[in-house]
Amino acid sequence: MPGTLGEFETLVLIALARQGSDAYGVSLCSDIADRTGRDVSLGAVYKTLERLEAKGLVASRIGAPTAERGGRRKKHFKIAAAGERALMDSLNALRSMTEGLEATLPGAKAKGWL
Amino acid sequence: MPGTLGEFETLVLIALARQGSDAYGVSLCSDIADRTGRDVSLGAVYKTLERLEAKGLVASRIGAPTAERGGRRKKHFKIAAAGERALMDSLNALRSMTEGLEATLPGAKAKGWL
DNA sequence: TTCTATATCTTCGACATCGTCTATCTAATC
DNA sequence: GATTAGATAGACGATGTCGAAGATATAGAA
Repeated sequence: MPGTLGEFETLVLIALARQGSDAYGVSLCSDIADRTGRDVSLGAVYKTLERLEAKGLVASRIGAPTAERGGRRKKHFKIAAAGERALMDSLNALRSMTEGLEATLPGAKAKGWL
Repeated sequence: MPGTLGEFETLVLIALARQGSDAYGVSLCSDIADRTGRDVSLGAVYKTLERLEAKGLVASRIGAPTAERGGRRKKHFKIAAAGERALMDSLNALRSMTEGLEATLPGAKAKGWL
């Protein structure tokens, strides 16, 4: 119960792990949307990022202004060591649970469950 | 947003998929606890089962009395078709997100992230 | 037999945390 | 100032979790 990640928190953390330290709200949002096919709202991403940071699982820094049209400076996020640990635990739990699923449920593999 | 499973709901659904139709509160609880190493409370499992059933993702039936010492009759649960679909979607999302993670983060595989 | 004790298993109620949306605010460049 | 990209706020329903209370079966005592 303490330290367990929510579904969306896990997704954000993975996106963060994949994108280097240049990740920021918008890039994370579109990455998740693209890969999962869901339509993710920016607000949801920022709120989650904010909570993740409060828990010390991610760190942020304000980026420099860019040469593009308009826009506020980006806030870059990167996964922290504690975040990597939490993500690892979460994925490991999933892996332990799904391990051997195809044996009990023959259709699992065919259905794309693993 | 509609239809997405929470972290724990996913775990319960997987346990349900693994155990046949004889699954019931206690067996699900200990299965999850054993495999993930977390200490799961029975109440949490039942509440989740209840919500999952309300959403039509699992079905239940009351079992017959057993020849064991004491106890109330078991309530058996089994994953419904809609539940299989939801679980599949959830796992697929995770898979899409983690796919290729080891390329960006070389240590991922070694760390057991996949 | 009937009553109690006891072992299981399930339901309740409350409350913290997470998920999400819509609206609003900032700060860049043109 | 107009416009555009990005970040923050606030609210509220959904989930996660616990601890305690309720129900019901068998075993054994009276």
